[in-house]
Amino acid sequence: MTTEKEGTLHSRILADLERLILSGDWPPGHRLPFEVDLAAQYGCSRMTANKVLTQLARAGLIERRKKSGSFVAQPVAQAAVLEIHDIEAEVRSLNLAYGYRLLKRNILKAAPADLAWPDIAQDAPLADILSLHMAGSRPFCLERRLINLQTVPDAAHQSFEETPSGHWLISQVPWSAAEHRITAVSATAETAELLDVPRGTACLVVERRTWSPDGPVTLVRFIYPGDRHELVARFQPGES
Amino acid sequence: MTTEKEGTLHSRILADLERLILSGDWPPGHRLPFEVDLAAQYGCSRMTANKVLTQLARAGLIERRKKSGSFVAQPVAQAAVLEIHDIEAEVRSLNLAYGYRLLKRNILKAAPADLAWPDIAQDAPLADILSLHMAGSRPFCLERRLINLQTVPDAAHQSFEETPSGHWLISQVPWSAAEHRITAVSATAETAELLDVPRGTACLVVERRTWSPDGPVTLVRFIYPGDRHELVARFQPGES
DNA sequence: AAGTGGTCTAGACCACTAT
DNA sequence: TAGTGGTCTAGACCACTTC
Repeated sequence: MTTEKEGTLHSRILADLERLILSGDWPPGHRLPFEVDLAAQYGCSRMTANKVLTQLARAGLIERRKKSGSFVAQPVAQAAVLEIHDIEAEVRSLNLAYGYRLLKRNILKAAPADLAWPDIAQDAPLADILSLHMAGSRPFCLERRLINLQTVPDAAHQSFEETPSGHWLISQVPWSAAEHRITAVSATAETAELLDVPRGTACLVVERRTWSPDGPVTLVRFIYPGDRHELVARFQPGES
Repeated sequence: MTTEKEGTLHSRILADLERLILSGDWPPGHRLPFEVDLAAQYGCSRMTANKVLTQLARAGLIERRKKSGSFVAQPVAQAAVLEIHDIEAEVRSLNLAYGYRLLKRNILKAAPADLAWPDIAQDAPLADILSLHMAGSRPFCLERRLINLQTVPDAAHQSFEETPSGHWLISQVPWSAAEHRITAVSATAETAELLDVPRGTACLVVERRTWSPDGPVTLVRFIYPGDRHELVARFQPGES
């Protein structure tokens, strides 16, 4: 119970619980204290405890079940912004077979020249992974990923030959903040060859940076053939 | 006071107020009843009224000011998904002069062959507007817009020679739902000429469909040179 | 059947700010 | 300085769900 002195009571409780969840101390599936117990712990009324838990539930961090209690939810961070990026699920939703191929994997002692990552030091140790996601027999998406080994040291010992690094990462780093950058580029010769499209084809580039409470985690760049992909984001005001 | 019988008390009040705001009956800037008055109107406690107004504020539909009251907010629907699309603000934020040029404007009696709009009937009357947004002396973004004249009949009498249709629309249709589609294409000959880029340049295409409570409002397609534009979306779990 | 979350109340005190 | 939103309480009843 850290209970700093800033802010309102329920925002302090909220911050405490968020930290416990985001840090992984309370992993997905962990049961939170009941409302009455939480109220007793913090010496507040049940209404205040309820407000905190309701807010956590609305933010998607916990799931509440009557008679059972409140539980830390499974991480689905990026889905909330753009409903993409579980590439396997995306491919399968098109009724195509999903395939994964590791193309390259290096351990670097400094940031590569061709992919800037402003969040971390120039000499930070990194894993550098290039892989290809397939839909049926056709290339679907080219993935280039840097992983910060200071934040996720175990990544150095993973080969990523069978498991996409994204899947492995999400099991390691339970929750995170993310930022997406979306732009369009013409396929370079190398990209075109790997994606099996004509050189110069317009491609959609999605770059995502991810943070955990411990620091920057990963920078990943997805390149999709523009004619084979579309991002969709919906918005309804007032749904909160 | 519609006060249907479904759901909880505060969700009924919420639905009432949402309808008044989304329909435009309470336009942006309109002052809502004070918490005490709202509580009296619905015969509930102030806590319940507060919960409703707090929720509306968090959803961005209203803005609350101490001592003054609560006011319907300016519509900023699309900003909540991707922080773009007030192109003028975007250009000015780059410290460039903003310019606008109307290229074409037609009234159609049916959907055009080259731009599908699945939400509306094939023979719906439409305004079809092509315009160019400039940053300094260079083209910044090409805009092609269809407006549903059944939902927004006044658009038929607007020339859009001086005012971008987006600005005018937002003043007419107070709130809306939106859906974005983002993809990449190679510039066609016509697009390349208008944007002053080489033919075949990778371009970022953002297509937005907008609805009001009365029905589909507009379909707009923005085409940006890929090297001159980038979409950014941030996400922090737990911020609600 | 018991325990949990969901909701609501009537009242209170405080902080901020527009007047 | 008075009015408004922001927050909190102690208690209550209900509905649902698992035990």
